[in-house]
Amino acid sequence: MSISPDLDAFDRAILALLQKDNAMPQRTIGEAVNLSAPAVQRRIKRMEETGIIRANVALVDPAKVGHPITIFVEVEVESERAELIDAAKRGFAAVPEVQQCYYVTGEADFILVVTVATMADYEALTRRLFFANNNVKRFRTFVAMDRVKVGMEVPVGR
Amino acid sequence: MSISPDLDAFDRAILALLQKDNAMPQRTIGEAVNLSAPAVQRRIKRMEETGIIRANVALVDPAKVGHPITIFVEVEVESERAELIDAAKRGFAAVPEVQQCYYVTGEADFILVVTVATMADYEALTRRLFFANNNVKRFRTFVAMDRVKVGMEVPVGR
DNA sequence: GTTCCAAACGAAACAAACTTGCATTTCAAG
DNA sequence: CTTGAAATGCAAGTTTGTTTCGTTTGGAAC
Repeated sequence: MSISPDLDAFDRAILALLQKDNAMPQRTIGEAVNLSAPAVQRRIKRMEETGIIRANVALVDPAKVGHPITIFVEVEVESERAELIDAAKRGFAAVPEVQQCYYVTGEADFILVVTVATMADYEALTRRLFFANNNVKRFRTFVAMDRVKVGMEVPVGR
Repeated sequence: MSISPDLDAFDRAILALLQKDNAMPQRTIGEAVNLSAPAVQRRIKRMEETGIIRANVALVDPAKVGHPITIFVEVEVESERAELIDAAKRGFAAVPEVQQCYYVTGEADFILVVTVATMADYEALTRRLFFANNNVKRFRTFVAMDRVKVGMEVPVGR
């Protein structure tokens, strides 16, 4: 990846705020971190250009848009041949219900975070994604009873 | 939670856009969904008030702010007594490095997503969080080699 | 079918926020 | 002490967000 010019205390303070609320006016941010609004704006722009800020998005409550069920899936594959792994990555990533997908070490090869409306939908998904895939050896399902903490926030403290 | 007035096609279209980029001007959104800017603005405000939109945040690249390692942890507890579970939830949620925490059914009780700078940091974290906690029976670690798909996006299509 | 009401809409005026230009400051290197 | 690159703050200019207001739409009651 591109080199990341190291962040100073201002950048980190700004990032900490933006990760909680990126609708906050730059003037307000400026007051919070002791900088003028244009200075804040230039720093944000730079961090967006360098990819430190990957995106600006709205977080929606899954339950309120008809996806009350969150499920973790550990997937174990038959073969770890590179092209098969890549195919699996692309296949998982292409599914909207697969919110997150990680290729991991340990007793599983992939871990997926899935969001669905009903268990019937999940069952249908497993059929499409796992049973219909020769390279999937087995998978284990964990249904979330409580989403204790969710988000994508990364600590930036010093 | 509060009842969610069902969303129409406009709301869903707006949500789909905002989940990808909430910095997009309301005028542009309006053109995309065939609505005036004020109409878009009113719908967004309503969805924020009803909690459909939980937050507006910036997504930062963990690697570029010094947290190149993402780890999944399955935690199994000794006792599932309600107050102990609640204590565990609060304990995990309070840790900045614990980016996500779910209370789940299945062969584990909790699944955590952890982000750290080094494996030494993770080792220190396990000591604080698991070994020092009498109620943690065992835990299993999965280190992410590839963050194939990340985010909090929820499908809103119809 | 008509009336009525509530909800949502768009156009335009208005307010707030973002963005740019520019002179100044800062700070490290020479 | 001087210099130059980088960052800053102020103020003007531009874009975007927000409110107002009159109109339209879609039902429900009659």
